[in-house]
Amino acid sequence: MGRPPSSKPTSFDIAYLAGVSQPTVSRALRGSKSVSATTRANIERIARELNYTVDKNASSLRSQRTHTLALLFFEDPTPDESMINPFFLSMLGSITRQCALKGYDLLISFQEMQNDWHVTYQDSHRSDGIILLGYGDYQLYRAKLEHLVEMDTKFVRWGSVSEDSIGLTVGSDNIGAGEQAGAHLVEIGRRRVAFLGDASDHAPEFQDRYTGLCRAMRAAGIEPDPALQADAISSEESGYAAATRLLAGRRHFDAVFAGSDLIAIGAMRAFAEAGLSMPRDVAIIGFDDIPAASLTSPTLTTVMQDMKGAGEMLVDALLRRIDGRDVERTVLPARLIKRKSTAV
Amino acid sequence: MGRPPSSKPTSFDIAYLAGVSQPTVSRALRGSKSVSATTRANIERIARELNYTVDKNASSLRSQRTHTLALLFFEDPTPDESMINPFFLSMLGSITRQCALKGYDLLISFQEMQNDWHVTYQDSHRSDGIILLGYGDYQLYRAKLEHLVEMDTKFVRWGSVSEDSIGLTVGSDNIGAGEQAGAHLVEIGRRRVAFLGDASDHAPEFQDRYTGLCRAMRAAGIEPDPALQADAISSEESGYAAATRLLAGRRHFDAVFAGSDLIAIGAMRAFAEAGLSMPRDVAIIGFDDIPAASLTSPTLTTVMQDMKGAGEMLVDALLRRIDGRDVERTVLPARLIKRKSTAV
DNA sequence: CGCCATAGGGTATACGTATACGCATAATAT
DNA sequence: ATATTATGCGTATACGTATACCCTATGGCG
Repeated sequence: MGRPPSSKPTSFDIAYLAGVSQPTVSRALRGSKSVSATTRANIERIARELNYTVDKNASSLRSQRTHTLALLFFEDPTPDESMINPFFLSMLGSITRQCALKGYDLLISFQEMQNDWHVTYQDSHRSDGIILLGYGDYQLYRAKLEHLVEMDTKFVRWGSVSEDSIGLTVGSDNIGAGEQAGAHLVEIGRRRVAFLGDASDHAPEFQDRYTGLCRAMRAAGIEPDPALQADAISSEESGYAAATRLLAGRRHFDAVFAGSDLIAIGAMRAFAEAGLSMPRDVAIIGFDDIPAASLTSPTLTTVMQDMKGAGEMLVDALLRRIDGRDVERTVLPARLIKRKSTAV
Repeated sequence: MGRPPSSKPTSFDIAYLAGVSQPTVSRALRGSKSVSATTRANIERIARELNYTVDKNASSLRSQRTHTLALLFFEDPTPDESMINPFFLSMLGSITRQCALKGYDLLISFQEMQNDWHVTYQDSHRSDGIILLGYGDYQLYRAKLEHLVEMDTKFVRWGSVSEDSIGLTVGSDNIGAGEQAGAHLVEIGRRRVAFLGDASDHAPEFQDRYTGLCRAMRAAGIEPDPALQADAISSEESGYAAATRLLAGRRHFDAVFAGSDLIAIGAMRAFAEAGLSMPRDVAIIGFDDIPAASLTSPTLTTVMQDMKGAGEMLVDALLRRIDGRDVERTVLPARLIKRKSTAV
């Protein structure tokens, strides 16, 4: 029963030194209760002395569990290679930390929409589950998600929770946040509020934010003007373009609610160039509270999402899903951060 | 020789259907030349039809190669959990893309300085090599790096290349960049240039930038005043604090070169509060060209590093190192981006 | 005092792939 | 025609762990 220790220690080496069999070492280190306290302590001591680590590949191969999650970013089809949406980057921090806390490794990848994620990450046993992040065209996304469900791939998605979600979704209370933004604008006396962002079912999150805005306005007795909505994806250029179109429309507006901070920043540039004063001529609210939001002039009122909670929820929900426990969709609160762009 | 196909296809299933042995399948799919073209084509076709993927764990276990790299961030000991240095985040993009290009997966983790990386990532066969990112106290770092070298852990590090580097280092030409910054400030007529950033050997990159600055000033016949250097780590708060100390020093200065954009942004806040006009009273240059640098008022002149090249070099150098080929240290060019904060 | 339950741990084996080795057959050389 | 070398592929096995199953000793119980 045994062979002498060699270079990189294996469970056999530990077993040899502890005078037990290899399976006992495995059991001891994995916390099985069918090993005596003294034996376990001895094994743990030896393992520590030898700097022994369980071989991840062997362990995963045998147990069919990788203890690894895959994080997939989907980017808007921007030709600019380097830019990542700062909002998702800030989520990265909490996701990695939560993974570490739960003893999971994290694989990360940027994906094109067309690739076969389940094949790459689940079938090849690279990860136990997938976290999907990214604003993108939801209608393009949709078929992929259905495929994932069909393949019984374990995944969570960050997005709009209120829609008829496919798979497991975690997201902010976009409607409620939109209401807060709308109420604030009404409160400071604005009645002609524009919305910058795609409000169709291609972008359910923006749609929800717009819905919240409209709801708040109607609650104040104001009927939102559909002509004051301009499509935009979440980028500065797109925000600039949308604001420019809005200005060209020559329809009066005194406030703007942007689907994201990037859009808001682009719009502010357009307004500044048009000689508009903010917030006097036009008040602005963004969404995401990216670091840049406190650097614009005027500083940008925006909606802060619970990033820490988001990362934790995404990871926890996915792990529960992997364990076969049932998981309900989760909505996280969002909070309006008032800055100079709405200070009258 | 064979057994009928089952649920998730293995190389045995492919072999059965192709009428060959399992090893032949392995050889065919890995591109061994000792398998005929027709056999290979047949095997590839069947594999595609069955959506077969090589099991990562089994493959790694047998070959002792994971085709995975680990990316470790080291953070300054900031109690603020969520903030990641935006500069390193922007490098993330090019690293992931380069990894994907080379057929490597990427594990990501935020690390505390004290943990045993080599044990976690190399000895447990999670990855073939490690990429280290992070400004941090180099002297604390040092012992760890030496340990890694001793353990023959494969790693690359982003940092100052000019110091007596431990292990394999890739970095920007910090001295050259500092010279560019200094020359530009001299050119616009500034003679009393302060430096914000730790200039000791605890922060070799900042030290190099300062060295470059001094070199440029001396080249213009100006002797830099050591009293105009104030320590700071790369954060906005630290920059604010350093600028405040500088002001309290009551020693005249007409320009500031900050070790990083975050420091510069913090300093600008301090100067604005002190009623100084920028760039009239004080010109400012940052480092990194983070997205926020074009949003400050005035917009920030800064040094842009070659992020795309950086990611590629880090990955390529590490892969060469893993393959046992010898690698020379690499210095990447950096370029001064002139904006309003130095426009006179 | 015999019986059974339980604790503790050993034996055997599976996970799916990659590679050393050997053995045919075919191609080439002598 | 025989020796020689490729070519193409099968056989056997190793990678290091986890788990199903089995066995022994001990103690409790009637």
